[in-house]
Amino acid sequence: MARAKMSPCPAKIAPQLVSLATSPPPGKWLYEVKLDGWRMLARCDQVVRLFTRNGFDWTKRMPRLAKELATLKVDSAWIDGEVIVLNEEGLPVFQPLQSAFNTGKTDHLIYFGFDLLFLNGADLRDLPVEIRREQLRELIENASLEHVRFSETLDVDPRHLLENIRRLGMEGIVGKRAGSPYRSERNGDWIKIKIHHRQEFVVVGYTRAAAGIGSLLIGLHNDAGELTYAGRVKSGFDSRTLTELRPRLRALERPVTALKDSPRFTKGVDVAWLEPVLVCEVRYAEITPKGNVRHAVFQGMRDDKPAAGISLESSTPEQPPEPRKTQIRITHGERVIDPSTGLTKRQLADYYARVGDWMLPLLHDRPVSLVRAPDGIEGEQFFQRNTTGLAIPDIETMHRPSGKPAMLINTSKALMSAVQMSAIEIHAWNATTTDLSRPDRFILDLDPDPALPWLHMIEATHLVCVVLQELGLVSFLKTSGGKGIHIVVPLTPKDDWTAVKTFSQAIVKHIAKLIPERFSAVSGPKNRVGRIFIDYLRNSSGATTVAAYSVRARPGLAVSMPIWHEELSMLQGAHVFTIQNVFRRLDSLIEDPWAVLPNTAQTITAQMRKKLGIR
DNA sequence: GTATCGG
DNA sequence: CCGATACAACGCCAT
DNA sequence: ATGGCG
Ligand SMILES: [Mn+2]
Ligand SMILES: [Mn+2]
Repeated sequence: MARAKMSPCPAKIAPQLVSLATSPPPGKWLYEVKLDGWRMLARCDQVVRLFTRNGFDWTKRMPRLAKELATLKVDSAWIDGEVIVLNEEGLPVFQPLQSAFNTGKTDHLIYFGFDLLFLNGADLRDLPVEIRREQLRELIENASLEHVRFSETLDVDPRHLLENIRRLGMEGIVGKRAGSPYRSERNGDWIKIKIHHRQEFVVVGYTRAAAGIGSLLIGLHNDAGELTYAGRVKSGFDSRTLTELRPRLRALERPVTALKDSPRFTKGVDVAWLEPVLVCEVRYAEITPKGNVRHAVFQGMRDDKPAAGISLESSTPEQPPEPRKTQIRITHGERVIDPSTGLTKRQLADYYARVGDWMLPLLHDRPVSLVRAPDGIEGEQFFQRNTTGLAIPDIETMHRPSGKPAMLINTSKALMSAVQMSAIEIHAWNATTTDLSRPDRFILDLDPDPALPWLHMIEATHLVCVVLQELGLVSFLKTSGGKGIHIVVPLTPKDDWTAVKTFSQAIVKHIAKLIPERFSAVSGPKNRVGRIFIDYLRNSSGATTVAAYSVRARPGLAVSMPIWHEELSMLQGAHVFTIQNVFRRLDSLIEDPWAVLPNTAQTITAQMRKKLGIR
């Protein structure tokens, strides 16, 4: 067995990550309750520091926890755990955790430690997880702190694990492979097993019962686009839902099933088939090999979702293939394009060649415009949105609603061609060629009076994000590369440009009314003196906003950089990432701040509009 | 930065 | 052949 | 109708 090594406590440690599993794997595993909170690593030596899973220092946001941890009887230690909020029943709840950080009221947070990486100068990471956890348990139990607890190993028979957990009302479990060391990576030694899965299904029929509706029959589209049977949902309905649903289903009845594979029912079951247009959300325990849900519970109708796109959500999204890079000859590489720094066209080309892996997925099938500067950023610049005239190698053209030919940059070759053609900035649409009339995101572009202190921008961004969050919208952030911040809200394409712009404007009006001394909802420079104009006009058809990872054609060659919400408060400005320092950041990022943006399924709902008082 | 035109 | 020259957006909003 | 804006 490995012995602990004596070594100095590292300043930072990246967390070990969990893999998703569908059932308990063979072999010996230690199981704990899956805590639905925020991962947090604590370094305790002279002072206590709390770090998020992405390595940001959040000590200041949890002073109470830091203070308690400081009373641990250790010279030094690194603890891995999860910060959560418990409700009255002692169960973890996620929503109140978010609002705790938003309001700064974090004194009631509980820190559940589950691993000990260093103790008093000894590196425990090569020791078996059982040993590390035993030491942590002793440490925490001896201290008996009010808000710091140990995440106990579950004492249950693995064969009955899932049922037991389900009975306890937990959302899932985390397993650690017995004997495994601690590694700052995702290596399969840590797994999570979710008890419940949730996703949307197409309503393809129902069974009639005394109450009108006995159960819903649901289906999914397979890879070939065919609608296949996915089982019956018998529980989770309240009487109001049933009353509302009955006439809707009645109106959609059809004599034969729309399913490719019609299931057989035992005699006496009265089945009514439906046009496959309604979508409902269902929680379920598992999907059988035949593709039927088990323990399905109705969660509600999803009237905002079109039935056509509903298929099984994969637990392991497939990896995109390596982009093949074709070389484009860059001429005049020695030419200085930014006299303020001496940066050359070669350095710009190197940047775009290297950032392509991050940038190109976000540009895929999205019409773009270019800011070109043949004589450098101090020379004359022009904006190009069409491909009229000369072709740029590998840049595809496609016809937009107006009939004009728009440009697409889908490959590294196309990107490098643009650079050779003296492009510096790349701006993108808020829709893709899949449907150019339905935006797949909207952007709130925070434009400050240039004289405003940066702190105002941080506070403003945070406030807008809280408003979005309260509406139920997930947002993503990037620096503009100039003075402001861009807030990106991904959408499942549904509403048209007018509807999305009107909605984004309603958000801006709401905020400007809330805090008129900080925000303006009206464009024009004199409307934002001393304030921030939240520019919703980027959400018109044909409008573009500078793309993530685009360089800006201004002194310093700053880059528009995706950031985490959690690093906003420590950000020093919107221009701090430049082509000179950007890879120090990207290479050291544990995870892409926008990793889940493409998987974010959300639409503007009637409820959101109601909250904003429109339509 | 490139394509085309006229001297 | 080579140097000169043309060309590379456009819609929305405030006033 | 015009100018600013991105
Ligand atoms: Mn801006
Ligand atoms: Mn703007």
